[in-house]
Amino acid sequence: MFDRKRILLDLYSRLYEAFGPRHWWPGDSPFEIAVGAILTQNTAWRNVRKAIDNLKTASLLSPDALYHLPIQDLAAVIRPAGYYNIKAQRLKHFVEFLFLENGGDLEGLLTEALDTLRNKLLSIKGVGPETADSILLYAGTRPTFVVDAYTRRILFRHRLMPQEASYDEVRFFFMDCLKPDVAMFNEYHALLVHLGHTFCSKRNPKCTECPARGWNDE
DNA sequence: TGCCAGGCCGGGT
DNA sequence: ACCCGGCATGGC
Repeated sequence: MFDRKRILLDLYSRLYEAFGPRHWWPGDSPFEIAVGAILTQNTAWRNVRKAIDNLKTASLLSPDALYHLPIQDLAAVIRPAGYYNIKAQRLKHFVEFLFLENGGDLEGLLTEALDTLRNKLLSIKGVGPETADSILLYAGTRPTFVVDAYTRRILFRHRLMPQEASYDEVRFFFMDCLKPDVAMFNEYHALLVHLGHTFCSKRNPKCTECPARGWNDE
């Protein structure tokens, strides 16, 4: 019998025992976390780190500062994160949304009802489902599950989801099986990313030495 | 050297 | 409703 809930809890235990707490998300404030969520779209975190350091050094890591900064200047500062022209636009869209919606107050906004807030975030051009869920979970400590490329690859390799499953299908798979626990959702996603970085990467298609290996395989 | 990284959008079928 | 090209830097 295919007990999905038990399988997901078992995977979580294995990852936690293997890797320990990940202490996510790296960031000092909700706004920094939200900016990081946009900058890390299809981009290695080490490059995002450089861009965020540049913003901090220039005292630009606030809604007000980014709102008033010319977009060309913003693009230049975040250059190490890649896609810098697109991402400068997306950050502008995000802070314009913050002022339009709640006077530039992200933290206040993050206390609104989860589903309507998620839809509001998704309406921002440049904020898709993963970015929205990352902001909600890691900046807002709200109980939503973040799905990314690693999550899908790991679930596919362990035969838990088909490769072509949609974002919402994978998200629902987790949220339907697990209690809405912010700390656990936080840790679970971070552990999946760590597994994706180490043993379940594209460069290691056989998942050699994977701590979850032989667990739900044939 | 080429491939990959914590996506998303817009235009074409 | 899908499919695909574009976006760009830095590390291995």
